[in-house]
Amino acid sequence: MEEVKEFYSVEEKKLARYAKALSHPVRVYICDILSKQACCYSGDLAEEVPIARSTLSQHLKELKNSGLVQGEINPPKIKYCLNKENWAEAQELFKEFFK
Amino acid sequence: MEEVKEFYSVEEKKLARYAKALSHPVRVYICDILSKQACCYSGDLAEEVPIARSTLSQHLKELKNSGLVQGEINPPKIKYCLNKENWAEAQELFKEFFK
DNA sequence: CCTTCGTTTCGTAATTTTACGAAATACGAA
DNA sequence: TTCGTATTTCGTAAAATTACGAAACGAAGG
Repeated sequence: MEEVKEFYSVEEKKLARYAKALSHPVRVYICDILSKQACCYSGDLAEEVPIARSTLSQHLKELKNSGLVQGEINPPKIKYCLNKENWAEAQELFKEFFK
Repeated sequence: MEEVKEFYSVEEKKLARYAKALSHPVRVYICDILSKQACCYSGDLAEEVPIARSTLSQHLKELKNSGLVQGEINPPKIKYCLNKENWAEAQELFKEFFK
């Protein structure tokens, strides 16, 4: 009868997803930058961060998948910015969680 | 000369560690319970949560390693509680991070 | 001492994450 | 069109995570 019944709440799953996106220092670092200054390019990050560009690209992809970050194509560069809506959602989820 | 220089800040690494601890729904769920009611036993959780006891034990271990949760031995049971100090630290880190 | 209870550790397997360099892609400029 | 720049995708490998059941453990009770 497939009566598995969704065990975790939507909020718990969302929080876990956002937490997962922030579970690596380089991704926290990227978000730190994006939350302080408006946006930045993958290449700008690559010059700063001590990892290969392809690896950086993977981390950016994960941040995009989580919803926290979005990329705007601005050829030949790609500008990354916070997704403000989801950022606010994550902020609220963590705030509620910790109180 | 090993001049690798620690790239990420202490805060970034700490936040990533706490985020990692919260990157699985069952661990978020456990913290939710512990933050609402004082403490609880592994067995109490095991009855609720749809995973094997050994797996639950692993998740509790991870939460302990992250510092968010502590276990008090109270034979033959083990009482798990939030570690209030680290919980407050995590709360502050996320608060700063999101603002 | 032997058993039971609550819990963790061990052994193992499947999956995911993290990382890199090479190759591919997309666009603008020469 | 060919070249150079910016970036991602592919192929791959190593390590970590997640999960389970079986076995081990420590304390209390018979």
